[in-house]
Amino acid sequence: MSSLAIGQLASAAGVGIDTIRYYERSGLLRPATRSASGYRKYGDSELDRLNFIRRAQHLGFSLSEIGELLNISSRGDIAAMYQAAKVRLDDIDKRIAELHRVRDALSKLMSVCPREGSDDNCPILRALLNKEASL
Amino acid sequence: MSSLAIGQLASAAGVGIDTIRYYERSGLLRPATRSASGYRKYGDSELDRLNFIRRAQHLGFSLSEIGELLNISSRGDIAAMYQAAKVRLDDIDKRIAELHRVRDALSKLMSVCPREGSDDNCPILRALLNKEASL
DNA sequence: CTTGACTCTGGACCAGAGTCCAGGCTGCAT
DNA sequence: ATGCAGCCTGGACTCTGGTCCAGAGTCAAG
Repeated sequence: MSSLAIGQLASAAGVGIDTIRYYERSGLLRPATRSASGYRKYGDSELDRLNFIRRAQHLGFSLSEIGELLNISSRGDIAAMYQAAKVRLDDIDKRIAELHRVRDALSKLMSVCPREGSDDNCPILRALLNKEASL
Repeated sequence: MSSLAIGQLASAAGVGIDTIRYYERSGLLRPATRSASGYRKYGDSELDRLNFIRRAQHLGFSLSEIGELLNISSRGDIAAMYQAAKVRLDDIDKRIAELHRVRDALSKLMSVCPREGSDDNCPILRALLNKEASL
């Protein structure tokens, strides 16, 4: 049963010390047990929890969503887990669609840009200046 | 030659009054001319400028990039305009690719989730808990 | 002339996810 | 026993794009 100081936990999890304290403050990690002198002491379960948090962040969950996820996980509530994933997925799809919309608009403007000449010939500029532009 | 008060300009441009003052503070709009009593007075060029800003925002440019864009535009520098658009486009492409990566990972996990049963059967949970997970 | 809508200023505040700091203790090695 | 690395706390600060506020002055209609 390893006992880790905050700095050891931090480097094991690949996060900063301040990040761990921040997670504790914001309720993602339960208050650590303390040594006689007040130092935080951690075990492997906190490392697991930090890894959970890191992985969930990579999947695009916000910290408050991750708080929910951790509750769901501790209840073993698979239906709720699936539902949370679905909400996240739908949001990702929306963001992708929006980025595609923007990407296409920009790319269309660029494809007809002569890249030299007077500003009247630059469709990008025209689109930004012109009320009739199809943005 | 219409002369607009800040509230009129704001509603004409579809932004808030505070937004206009904020843009002035941050250098996107030049300090407005003032009436005898100190009220800001605007003409059509400021409306154009605000519209430019709004459209550029829709294309995903940040306000500081838009500041650059406005300079470029006033120089009529088409090559620079194209280059700025390209930088933006590349960034959008990166973000889309990253979102796709996340989307696919999440969607794959969901597709094999039984949506009921014990937590051992939930691939989403397993991926978050498991060191060997392919995230 | 009064009322209500508008505008002025400087500054505080919001979310999100941390990051950094000062001033003071602790723990370990030499 | 001394020095240095590590830890403690509370609070301030970062970035972006605004939003809101109080207290005071202004403008136009009735």
